[in-house]
Parts: sequence; C-alpha cells; structure tokens
Amino acid sequence: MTSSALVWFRRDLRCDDHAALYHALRRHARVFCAFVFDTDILDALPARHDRRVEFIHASVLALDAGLKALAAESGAPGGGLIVRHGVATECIVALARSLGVNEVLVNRDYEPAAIARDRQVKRALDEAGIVFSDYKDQVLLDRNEVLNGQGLPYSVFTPYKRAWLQQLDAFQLRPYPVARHARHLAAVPDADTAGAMPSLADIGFERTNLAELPLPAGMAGAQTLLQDFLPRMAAYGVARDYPARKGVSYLSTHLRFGTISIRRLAAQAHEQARQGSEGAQIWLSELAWRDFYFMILWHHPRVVEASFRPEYDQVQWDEAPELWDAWIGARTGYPLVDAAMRQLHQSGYMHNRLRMVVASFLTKDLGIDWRRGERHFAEHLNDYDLAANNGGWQWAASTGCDAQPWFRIFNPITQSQKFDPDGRFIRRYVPELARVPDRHIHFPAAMKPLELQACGLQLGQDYPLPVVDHALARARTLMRFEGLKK
DNA sequence: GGGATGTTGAG
DNA sequence: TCAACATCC
Repeated sequence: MTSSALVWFRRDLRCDDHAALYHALRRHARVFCAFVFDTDILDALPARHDRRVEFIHASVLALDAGLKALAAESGAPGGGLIVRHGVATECIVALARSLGVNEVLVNRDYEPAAIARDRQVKRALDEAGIVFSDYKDQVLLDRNEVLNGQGLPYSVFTPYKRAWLQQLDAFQLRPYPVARHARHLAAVPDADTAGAMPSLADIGFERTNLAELPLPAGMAGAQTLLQDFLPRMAAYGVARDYPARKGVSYLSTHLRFGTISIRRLAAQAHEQARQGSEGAQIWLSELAWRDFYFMILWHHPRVVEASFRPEYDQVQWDEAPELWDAWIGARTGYPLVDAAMRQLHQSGYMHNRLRMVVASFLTKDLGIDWRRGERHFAEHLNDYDLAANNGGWQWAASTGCDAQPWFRIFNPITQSQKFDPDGRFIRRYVPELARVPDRHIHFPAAMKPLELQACGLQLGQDYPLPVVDHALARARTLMRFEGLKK
C-alpha cells in the first residue's frame, strides 16, 4: 500500500474518534491533514472581531499539536496540520494536486452552502483523477438512517426519537479507533512548515473577550467542560431550566466545531441513562433533537429561507423598527428578555430556555419575522449552527416541523417567575434592577409609585417601560395567525 | 487440534 | 453489537 490521502478538517477540529481521519489512516499509507481559514466564510462575517473565529483559531492550533502528539506516540515521522488562508475550494484542490494524493476525505456537512461547496470540490478533484469521499461524523444517525414505516423521513420529533433510540446501539456509539492507525500520519511538507500557521491578525481578525469567558477552546477545553458536566448530568433534567443555575453542559460550541465527538458524549449519556439517570435520558433527547434538525435540514433545505409549513409564509409580520431596536438593544421593559439579550451580546451564549423566551417575545409579542431573529442569533451565538438555530426559531414562531401550536404563546412574565424565581439571573445582567424586590423583578412596570420610590427606580429613565402590553400583543398575534387559511 | 480468549472491522 | 479471524495452551 503506497497510496496517500488528504483529510480536510472543517467543523471537526479534533483527532480523536474522527470518521474521515480513521478511514484515511486505514486505507492509505500516508495521510496528510489540512485546515483552511476559508475567506468565502470569513469575509462574509459582519465584524472583524468574532469570538467564533478566535475559538476556531485556538482549536486549530490545538489540533495541530494533537496530530503531532498522535504521530509521535505511534512512531510516525511527523504528523501535524497544513494550514492555509484563502478560498477553501481552490486551496484544497491545489493542495491535493501538489501533494499528489489519491483521495480527499471529509466529514459530511448538511448545510446547503457547504453541500454546494463540497460538490464543487468533488467536481474539480474528479477532473484531476482524485477521489472525494465524505463520512457521517457530526451526528449519530444522519440522512435516511431513521425512517418511518413508509420509508420516509420523520417530521415529528417524538416518533423520530423512538426510532432513533432503537437504532442507537453500542456499535453506533463506538468511537473510531484513530490511534490504532496513527503511524500512517504523514509529516507536513517543508514548503508548508515555514510560517504556516497564520495568527489571528494574519487572517484579519482582532481578539475578543473569549479568554475571559468560561469557554476554553480545543479538544482539551472540551474535555474540561465534559468532566465538569458529567457529575451534573443526573440533575440536568431539572436544573437545565433555570438560567441562573449551572444546569446545562456548556458543550454546544464544542459540538459546533467538533472539538469533541458526539459519539463519546452520547455514549456517556446512554450509559448513565441505562443505569437509570433521568437527567442523562433527557440530555440524550437533546442530542436526538440535534440529529433531528440536521436530518430536517438535509431533506428540506428550503427551511433556510421559508417556513417548513408553507401556509405560515402567509403570516404578515410587522416591520416595527422601534420594537426591533428595543429587542436587540435589550430595552424591552421585560427584564428576563433584556437580561437574556445582554447575556448573548456580552458572551455569545444564551441559555436555551431564554432562547425560547426571546424568540417567542420577538415573534409573538413584537410581531416580527422569525428570520430576523434567526439572523441576529446567527451573528452572535458562539455555538451558532444553521440546522438547530433554524429549527429552534421555527419552533418558537410556530412555522416549523413539530413546532409549538400558534396559539401557545409564552408569557414573558410567568416564564420569568417560573424559571428565575428569585431574579438572580435578571440581576446579573440588569443591575439597574438590583434593588427591586423579588416580587416585582419580573415586571417592574407593575410597581406602584411608592414601591418604585422605595427601591430608587425611575421607570422610563433607569429602566424602560414595557414596549408592548403582553395581553394586547397576544391578542394581535392570535388574529395574525387566525386569518390563515388552513 | 479445539476451545477459550483476545483483536479487529463493520460506520 | 456481531462476525471473522488470530493466538494461546
């Protein structure tokens, strides 16, 4: 066996339990690894400071080190990552030709733009006589692996999950044994070693506050967060709903960039669930939701632009520029909504319950098109993922598959009372309300003048008056949806 | 040489 | 998880 291959890393920045890397190492004598800082993607980002680019940059450095360590352990000559900055479609084809590889391997991506990009690369490689192959890696079960009785993909989550769980056996959860074949890792060619790894500035980006956030990057960062979460998994089912508590895994960004393998996570959850942990069972369902939305996007790429249920594209949303400004400016007068939006802007993270609250508020209270909210999240979330973000927004807006019914409208005040009962989360992000008593923190506009005076709060000055009345807004939304022909 | 035990690949 | 295959006494 003298063939050689190139593994192109994209959103799978790890060298452990990695499908494409495993297959390359098994089938080829010499395996090169590459990552491209893709100008097609980077140039389209709205800002030159972006926590995700910084996270990726740090994770790519760690991946290079990881590949070198893996090679060293197995006595291979080199290892390491070839890093380029340019148009990925061109860089990869040029690199594959200059290295003279027989095959380029990737882990499959399910987003329409990525599918088009990969198709373009495949075409160019075909012409050069180089094989292009892609593998399932990002998800546990993809595309047509989970089908209903008629052999069709599901569009309702609960029966999907039942079938998904049935298929999730020990084999599906097994990690790819990469280390076993690591001796086939090839050294980075000399031409690529000198000044190969560009700095963040080299690719045109500035530092952010990422280093101050509890989000360590790279494979090691993911392991740190996982170790922290494992003992909390059993309590996840209850704790996950309270944004003030440390109830969730905080692994979403790592799952987004593949710095941890979904199989390793699911295997842990599966094992704890088998031993009767209810929290683990619920967390595993969240991983099923993730697979579900990837599957939906694969089969229905039109959801990127349109409602999953076409009849809901007839909903007349409002332009409402001043309401939009209040939402993105975290000045709606609904403390939980404002706190959530500030959490997003300060950290690039928003607790999942709050994503539902602010999405419901934008679409059902402010009457604004879910796509605008979706785009805002896309710009700011560290863990932004098209499939899940789109699915979540369409769920909240009632336009999606298995969405909440249109007449079910979150009340931002009762959500706040239920899930931030003592206002701890609100006070963390809306300090101007620090002295408001618990009883009123969820809706200070209901306070009487004497009560406002007692805590020294001037409504409309220190904190905004509500931009809409929830009861009225709710009635308007019911009418907005009611008019649709069924 | 046969049965127990271990390793690997299947994705 | 299961089957194929290797290894060991």
